[in-house]
Amino acid sequence: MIKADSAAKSLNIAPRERLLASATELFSRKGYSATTTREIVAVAGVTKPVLYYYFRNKEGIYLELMHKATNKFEAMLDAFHAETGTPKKRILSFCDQIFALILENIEILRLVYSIYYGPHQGAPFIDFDSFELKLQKTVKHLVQEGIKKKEFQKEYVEDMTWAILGAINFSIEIELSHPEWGFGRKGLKRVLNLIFRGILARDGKKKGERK
Amino acid sequence: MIKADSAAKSLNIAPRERLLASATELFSRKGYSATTTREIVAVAGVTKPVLYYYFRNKEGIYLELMHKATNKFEAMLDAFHAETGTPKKRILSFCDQIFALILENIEILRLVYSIYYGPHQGAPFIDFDSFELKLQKTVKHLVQEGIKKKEFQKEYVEDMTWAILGAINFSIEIELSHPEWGFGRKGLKRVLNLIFRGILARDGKKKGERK
DNA sequence: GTCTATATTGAGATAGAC
DNA sequence: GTCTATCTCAATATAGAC
Repeated sequence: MIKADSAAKSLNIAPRERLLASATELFSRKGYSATTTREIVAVAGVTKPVLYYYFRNKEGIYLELMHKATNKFEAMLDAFHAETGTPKKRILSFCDQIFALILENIEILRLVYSIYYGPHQGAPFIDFDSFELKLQKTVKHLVQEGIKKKEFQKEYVEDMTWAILGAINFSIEIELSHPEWGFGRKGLKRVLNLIFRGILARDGKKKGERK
Repeated sequence: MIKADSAAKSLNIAPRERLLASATELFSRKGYSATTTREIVAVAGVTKPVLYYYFRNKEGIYLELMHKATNKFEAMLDAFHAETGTPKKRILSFCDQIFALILENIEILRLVYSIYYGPHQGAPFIDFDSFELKLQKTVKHLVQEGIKKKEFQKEYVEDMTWAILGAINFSIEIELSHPEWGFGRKGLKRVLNLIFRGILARDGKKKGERK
């Protein structure tokens, strides 16, 4: 006989997982401080002591959530090494992968962004900087490769890195504030290509160039 | 005889203004929900009823704060019309003005960003979208001028607009997360110039262009 | 206008039975 | 592991004197 007396329970998922899911949704929508443990357990369809049993307290479930997410992203950054193709293609592919991963985790990312760029909301400290720096390092490395292979102009490594990171960031923010615009991966690709037309060296003529 | 028994009072500013200042600082650093009215009045060096006298409640002081800020920004956008120079210069000047205004109001902007892109934190709704759209419209207009005057490529108006807005946004975010990097107005200008090298039409040779 | 004192609600967290 | 019942404290907000 299947136990299913609440919408949240209907899928028969373990309470611990239901709590993580409801906490993610609520923290993302209302913020860390504005979300109460009462709501979390209510949405998860369990009672309070269950939350305090699996996680030590409100900070505990937040930390668990965040660590799961940051690990996923770090793993993705570490995995990006064996890619082939021209520097430009590699950058496009890299940005696309990052963006796809972000779309899959848009809820948690909304929370991360608001805490990294905004007030901490009383949430326990998490070192988002190390991730940011890793991302930056990866992009910079890809840009330097492009320079080495003469595909990019030889100067302005920093500015190129920043322009690319900026495009990623902005596309994420459109997704956060206006997902209905359908900017998405295609939008990011278009903006990156626009930036490339400035980044790419102009030694030889490029195909498709007019006049 | 001057009354000055607290650091917050020492400048002899009216309680109403002191409350607005302390609320701005606290909302920006801790977030709307995590900031308590107790803290606000404590930092301002007044007692609770003073807050409830001047502003109706916690939401009231928040709304007052926000409306003051958004009015300032709207006014700046409206004021930007009588500028001269080439489209590129006008865009650079516009972005620089925006960025300067933002630096002057970085605290309130941190709060705005976290609420616009992130969870609402239980704060009352404010229509940030109308400002975002106005900003977008202004930039798009400047881009279209550049196209009309043949200074920019004739296609990709949207992408150009987005690339420019992205650069502004990103420079703000660096200011929010890493002000010590000293990215600032110069950084924004450099990145914009990098993007321009892709936006500028390539009909004729530009001065300073090599090879 | 500004204070002291207090009402009231809701938050995080736990004791202890099952 | 999960529940009911409850503790404790801090939050928003106000009454009423000055």
